[in-house]
This record gives sequence, C-alpha cells and structure tokens, in this order.
Amino acid sequence: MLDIRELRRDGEQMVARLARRGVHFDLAAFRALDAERKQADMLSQDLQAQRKQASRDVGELVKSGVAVDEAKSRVAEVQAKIDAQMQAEVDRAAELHGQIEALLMAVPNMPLDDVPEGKDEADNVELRRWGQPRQFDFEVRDHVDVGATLASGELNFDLAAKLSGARFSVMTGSLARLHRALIDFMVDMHADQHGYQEVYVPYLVGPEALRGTGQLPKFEQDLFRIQGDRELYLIPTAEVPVTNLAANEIIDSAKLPLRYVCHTPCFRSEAGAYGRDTRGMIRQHQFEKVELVQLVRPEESASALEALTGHAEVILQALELPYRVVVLCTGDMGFSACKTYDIEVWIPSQNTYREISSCSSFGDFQARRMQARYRPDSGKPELLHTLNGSALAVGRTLVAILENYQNADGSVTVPPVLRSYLGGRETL
RNA sequence: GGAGAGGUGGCAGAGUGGUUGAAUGCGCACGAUUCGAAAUCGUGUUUACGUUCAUAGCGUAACGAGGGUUCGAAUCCCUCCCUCUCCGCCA
Repeated sequence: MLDIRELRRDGEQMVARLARRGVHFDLAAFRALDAERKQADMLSQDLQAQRKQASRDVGELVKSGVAVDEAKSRVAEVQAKIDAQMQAEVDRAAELHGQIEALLMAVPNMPLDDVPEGKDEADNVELRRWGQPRQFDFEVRDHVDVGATLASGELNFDLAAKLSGARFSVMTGSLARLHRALIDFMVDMHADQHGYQEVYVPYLVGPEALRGTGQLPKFEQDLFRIQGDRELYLIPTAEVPVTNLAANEIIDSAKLPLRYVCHTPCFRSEAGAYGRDTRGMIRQHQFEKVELVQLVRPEESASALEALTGHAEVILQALELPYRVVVLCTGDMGFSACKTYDIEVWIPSQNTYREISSCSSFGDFQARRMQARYRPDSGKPELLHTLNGSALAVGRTLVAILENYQNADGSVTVPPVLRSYLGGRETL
C-alpha cells in the first residue's frame, strides 16, 4: 500500500513513478476524496468530543451529590442536540476512510528508480548469464517425453487428469524421489550455507494474510478458496504465510534481519493463463517451491535483494544448469514489487531460457499493509522492508534436469550434488 | 465433539460502570550519583488517525474481533475468533 502521507505531501512525484509502470493514478480524485474525509473527520471528532464531555459532566454532577436523574436531565438538552447528527457524521467519516483504503489497496507498488522502463517482458533487461547450454548430438526430447519413458520411474499426466483434471502431474519411482531430493537439497543449502532459518507454515490462510502480501483484494481469481464456514485459501506461494509471520508485530531491532527458508506446495488457479504452457509441468495448479523470505531494515533492502538473488543462483550453479538473470521492466513487475530479478533456466527443448525463480523487493509496500514493523535503536516503530524469492521452483527445476541431463539412450544423469540424496544413484 | 477457565501496554500482572489509555513490577531510554561500573535515586516509555512547520501541543479511536445495553463500558449482554485445562477421538 502506498504511504498516504507521502501521497498528500508529494503526490505528483508518486503519480510520475506509477506512470513509469503504466499505471494512471487519479490524484485529483484522491485529493477530493481526502478533502471530504478531512472535513468529516474534523466534524465527527468534534461532535464526539462534545458528547464525551457531556458524559463527563454527568459523572461530575453525580459525584458532587446531584441525583443521577437530575444530572442526566441537566445535560440532556446538549446531548440531544449532538445525537441528532453525531452518528451520521461518524458513519460518514468511516465510510470515507473505507473508500480511501479501498482505493489505495488497489494501487500497485512504485518501481525503484533503477528499474528499466518498459511495457512487457520483451523490455526486460538481461544482466548476466551463467553456464554454457549443452550441445546435444542427438534429437533433444522435452521433459514430458523424457519423463514418460524412464526405466526407474515416470512422469504421468493422464493419471493426474483422471484424479484432478488438467494441469496436475503424477510422479513415481526415482522421479518422485528426485523431486523430493531437490526440496531437501535446496532447503539444506539455504539453511546450512546461507543463514536462513527453516520454517514450516500452514498451507491454508485467511484473507488478511493475502491482503498483507498483496494477492487480495485484486487477484482473488488466481486463488483456490476452500469450501466451509471459514474463509480460507490455499496458499499460492510460501511468501504469504511466511511474510505474514511479522504481521502486526513490532520486531526487536537486534533480531533483524530475519531470513526464512520454507518449502511448501503452491496452489494457483492461473485463471488468466489458459492456453499457455499447456504441455508438461511448467505451469501447474499445484507445484512445490522452496521460498526465501527476508525482513530487513529499510536501508538494507537493496543489498538484501542482491544477496537473495545470489542465493537462488547458487542452487542452479550447484546443479550445473545454465541460466540467465534479467531485471524485470516496470511494466512486467508484479503488483507488490518495487524491483524484481527473474532467474531463467535453459530449457533445451524450447531452445530458450524459462523463468525458474523470481526475486523481489517490496520496500515497505507489504509491511504497510500488514503493519510489520521494527523498533529502531531510537524513536518510534518503523515499517520493515520485505523481500522474497523462489530458490527454486521445484517442478521447473525437475524439468530443467530432465531436459539438460538427458542421454541418447533415454536415461537421465543425476546431477552430482544430488546423488547422496538418491542413495548414490547416478542415472535415472 | 463435550465440560470449564481465560484473552489488558515490549513482557509479567492489577483493574466488574464514571477524569482508567489504564496501578504495580520487569525491561528499555535519558539524567543524577561514580574515576568508571554495579547498586541506588529521578524523569520518561502503547498505537493508529486527525490537526499542525512540528516525531511540540490539542483532539478522536483502540483493553482479541464485531454488535448491543447505558448519559457513560476494559468492566454488563450477544455472536465470532483464539488460548489453556479435563474428557472423548485421532496421526
């Protein structure tokens, strides 16, 4: 959520920054609404103050020996006059506050100044590449074909469709084990080498948590909501429960920065993505992800984003999978982000790099929504900065391994760092 | 699922209708004392919003959430959420 004070103080500057990502913010409408709100606030608060004083007067009179009924009748006239309009004004002020809140909750974050301006993914800027795409001396098959014919396990979409329809997958045997091994490998790396605390969280969350990170109110169609009395949603990413650990908290400064690593399944309805990546397990309704989340002091968020992205890259380097890092342009960034790096892994069958991680800084945008604060060494509590990144998307990592490590005989070589997780197995 | 007890400030813990945004203790901050420190003493220390040049004053709201009763609610009533204890069930 945008800072309403900054909006009042320097609205033009914020409008200009939003315009960089193609968002038009109607400052005049906001100001008109805010002016109305201001008037309603002053009037309603003044009436409440009068009402309060009248009640106190009754108390004073009773204390000084006046009978209760007598005291009440002495102030009754004043109160009647106030009551005639107070509730209406209080309601009006609350209504206007609600309108402003709703307006601001629907506005995306402002890109940082160093984010390149652009319209869509075509305008993203490549920053670096790592590794050399392998030259194959046989016909490259995609992960669907490779996974369907492995001797030691299989990747099966028909079985999944029988159970749950399109965009789900079933894995068996060594493939299922490789999938599980990837999770352990990634979590171990971040917990043991990169200083993240492992955390386990609920996969169902309430609407407040989703508002906090920015999925609600605007993107409900991308979520799965469960049946039942309570309003609960399947998490679309561990970002939601993990970041919200700090919601409505005031974190002791000495505990910062907080770094969490969390593996969860992720559930996305992908309502707007029909027809995209329909083959294979690139885009599923359910997938596993290892997520990094950091909660940091504002001055640390820029360097934290670089470090976090590096932690995700280390996984790909260890797996010896070629990748590149791009910085998303203003028009391609997510709703809550102020800067995002995508890491894209080489997919031989598509002869291109595909997103396998997205690492973002959110500034205080999410923290303001969820009131995640810390107590500085001196002064009042301040909003934290939040960051997160996939490190990595497990299903897509599996895809990359099946494709990059495939052999002419249909087998798949196990990346050396994973072999200890597979009982020493060298090929699938 | 059944029965009972609770949810108050960073923490602990008072407070059952009237200057209580809230005693007290701990913690923390500043000051005094000291060569320095401990101990001691003093002062201060919730948050949001509004107003404002102001993180100064002043105002409004908030004691799990939302309603209600009342001139007046942390205190009384209702609903929901959560925590704890016992029983049942279960991984």
